[in-house]
Amino acid sequence: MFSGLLDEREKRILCIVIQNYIQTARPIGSENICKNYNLKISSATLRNILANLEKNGYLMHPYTSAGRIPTDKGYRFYVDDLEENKQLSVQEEMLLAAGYKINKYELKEMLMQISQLLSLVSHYTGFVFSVSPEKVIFKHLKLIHLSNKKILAVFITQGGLIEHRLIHLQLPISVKNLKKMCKILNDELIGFTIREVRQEIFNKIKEQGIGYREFLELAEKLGEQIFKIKEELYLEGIPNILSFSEDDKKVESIFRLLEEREMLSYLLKNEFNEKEKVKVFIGNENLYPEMDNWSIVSAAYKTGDCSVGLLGIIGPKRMEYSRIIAEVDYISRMANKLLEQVEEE
Amino acid sequence: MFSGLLDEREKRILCIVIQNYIQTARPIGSENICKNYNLKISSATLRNILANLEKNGYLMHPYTSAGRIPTDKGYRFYVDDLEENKQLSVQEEMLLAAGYKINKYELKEMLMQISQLLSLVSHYTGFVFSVSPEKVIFKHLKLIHLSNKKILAVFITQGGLIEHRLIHLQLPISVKNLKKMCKILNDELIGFTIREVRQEIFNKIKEQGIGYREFLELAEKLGEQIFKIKEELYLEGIPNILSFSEDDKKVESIFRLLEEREMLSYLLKNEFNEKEKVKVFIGNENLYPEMDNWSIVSAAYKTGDCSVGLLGIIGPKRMEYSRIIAEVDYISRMANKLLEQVEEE
DNA sequence: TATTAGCACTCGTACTACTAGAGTGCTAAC
DNA sequence: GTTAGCACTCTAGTAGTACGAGTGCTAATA
Repeated sequence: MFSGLLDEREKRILCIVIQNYIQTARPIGSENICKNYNLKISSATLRNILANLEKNGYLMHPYTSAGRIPTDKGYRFYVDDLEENKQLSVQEEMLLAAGYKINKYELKEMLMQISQLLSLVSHYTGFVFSVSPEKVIFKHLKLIHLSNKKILAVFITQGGLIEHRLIHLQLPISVKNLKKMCKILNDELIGFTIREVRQEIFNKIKEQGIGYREFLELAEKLGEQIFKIKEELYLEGIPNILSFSEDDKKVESIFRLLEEREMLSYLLKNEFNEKEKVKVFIGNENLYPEMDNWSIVSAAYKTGDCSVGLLGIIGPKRMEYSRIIAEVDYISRMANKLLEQVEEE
Repeated sequence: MFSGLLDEREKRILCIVIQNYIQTARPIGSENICKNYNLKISSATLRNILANLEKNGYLMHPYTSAGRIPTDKGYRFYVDDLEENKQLSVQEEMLLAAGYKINKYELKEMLMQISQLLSLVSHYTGFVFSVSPEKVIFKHLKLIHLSNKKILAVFITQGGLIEHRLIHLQLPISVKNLKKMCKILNDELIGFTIREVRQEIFNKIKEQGIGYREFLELAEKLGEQIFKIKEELYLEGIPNILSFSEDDKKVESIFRLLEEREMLSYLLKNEFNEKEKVKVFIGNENLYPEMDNWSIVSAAYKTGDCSVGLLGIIGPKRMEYSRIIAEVDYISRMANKLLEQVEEE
C-alpha cells in the first residue's frame, strides 16, 4: 500500500471519522469505529488504515492515545468528495421557498433579509457582503427641489440599488436650472461606475461650459455626498456562532476579523470570478490565523449590472458541510433570481 | 451603629470595595484594604464595617472566607453617588469632539456612526435604538415618475428621516395624475404620525372622491410599502463585550436578548419620559435574568419632531461607571445637537 | 501480501487527599 | 468604638493514583 491517492475503503473510513467528529466533537478510535459501523475488518486493520491516513495528512491525533480527528486536508477531501451530491431534500427546498418572504422593494433590506435567512436555516452566522463601488453602474439620477438651497438627490444603479441624500447648498438654485443640471448629468454619466461618476462629475459639468457657480457647487457636493457608496456587511445570527466557542475563547477575534471586512473583501476579489458555485474555505485555508477553527461556505451573487457580492455562512470547522453547502447553494440561486427580478421591473 | 443610612466612612469603604472589584474582578478582604488604602483604622474595625455593609445589602461574599464583592444595591449606591460629578476631562472631550466626524447627511448612517463612536470610546458594546413609528411625524412626500408603472416614492419626516421605495403599479398612471395625487397627500397628511399615515392614506384618497382606480392602487401600495418604518437597532463593538465573558458563558443569551429588541423597546417606553439624563440599569434591575451580569448605561435622544430614541452602551456590571456615564452623557448631548442641526437645515 | 489477535505502552481524565493562604467572625481587652 | 488575637472555614492549587481509551508493534494466520 503506497501513499498517494486513497482507495475506496480509505475514503469510506476517512468520511466516517470526519462525520463522527462533526457530530460528536470527539476523537474516535479504531475499536469504536468497528463497533458502530459495520465494516468487515478488524480494529487492527483499521488501525493500519488510520495510521496511513495520518501519514498522508488527512487525520491527526491530539495525543498518543486519543482517537483520530480530521486535519484541514481531511476536511478538504471530505468536502470535495461531497460537492457532487449537494442537493437539498424536497421538503427543505419547499420549506425555504415557502417559509420566507423576501422584500423585493429595497435592495438593502433584501440583502439583510437574505442574511437572516442564511442564519435561520443554517443555524450558524449568515452574512451578505455587498458589492464594491467599482462595479456598481450608474443608471439614473433625480434631483428634487425642496427649497432653493435644499435638494434631495436620489440615484438608482443598474443593479437596483437606490441611494438618497439631502444636499444643502450655499448658493441657491432655481427649479429650472436644477432640471437642466439633472438632464446633463443623466445624459453624461449613464453607464459609468459609481467610482468613475464620483471622479468625473465635477469635470463633466465644467466641460459643458455652463459654469454657473451654483452648478459647480452642486456637482461637487453630489460627488462628495451621494456617490460615495461603500461595501456593506450584513451579519445575522451572531448568537448562533457563540454556542460553538467550545474549547477556546477565540470567538472574539473572529468578530473583530469580520468587523474589519478585509477578509471577505479579499475572498470576493480573489476567489470568485465568473462562476457562481459554492466555495468552502476551511480553517487555515482562509489565510487568517483567527479562522483556524472556522469555515466559510459562500457563493457569489450577481446584481443586474453584473457586479458581484458575496453571501454565505460562517460556522465551526466541524460543521455539517453537506447540509450547509446545499443551503447556501439554494439561497444564492434564490438571491440571483430575486435580483434579476429587481432589474427587470 | 444602627442600620439605615451610611456614614461617610462607610461610604468611603463601600466605594473602595467597588472600585477595587471593578478593577480587579476579585473579592477584596479587610486586611488588603488596610494595606493598600491609607485608612486610619485596623482590619478588625474594617471587618465590622464590612459586616455591617453586608447586613444592609450593599456587599456580599461568595463564600465564607472570600473577600467582599458588591451587590446590585451596592453598585446602585455607587452609581448614584457618582452621578453628580460625571464630567469628562477636557482632553477626553476634545478628543471626542475632534476625533470623529459624524455624517450629517443621512439619519440612518448618522445613527450607525454614533453607535460606533459609543463603542469606540467606551470599549464596550454601543447601541442606538431608533425611534418607534408611533412617534415619527410625516413631513413631505415626493412621488417620482420613472415610468407609467414605476414610481419612486420618497418621504421625509420632521425628524429628518428619509425613506424611499420603488413602487410597481399594475395600472399605469400619468405624470399629471401623479402630481395631483402627490399634492393631495402632502396637504392632507402633514403632521400625522407615520402610523396614522399608514392607516389613513387609503381613506384620504377615497374621501377626495377622485376615485380613479390607479389612485387607489397607488395609495394602497404606498401604505403597504413605504409607510412601514420600524424600530432599528444599531449595535457596534460586539467583540468588545465578548472579552468579558469571564465566568459564565451567558454572552450568547445577551445577544439573543438584544436581537429581540424587546428589552430596549421596554426601556425606551417606560423609563425615559422627557428628561434627557443618563440612566444606568444595573444587573437585575433590567428585569431580564440574562442581564444578571451586565449593565446598561443609556440616554434618550430627541429628533427634530420630538420623537425619542435610545442610545448607550452595554457592558459588564463591573464597568467603569464614572467614565462611561460621562461618555454616554457627552455623546447623547452631541447626538441631540447634531439632530437639531439636521432639523434646522 | 493483507489481515488479524494479542499485548505492552502512553497519555489524558477523573478522582481523591492534602496543604497553604486568604479572609471571616467572635471574644476579650484597651 | 477600636483593636489584637485566634479559631474556623472555604477555595485554589498540587500531588498521587487508578482507569481506560487508544495506539503501535509483533507474530501468527489466511
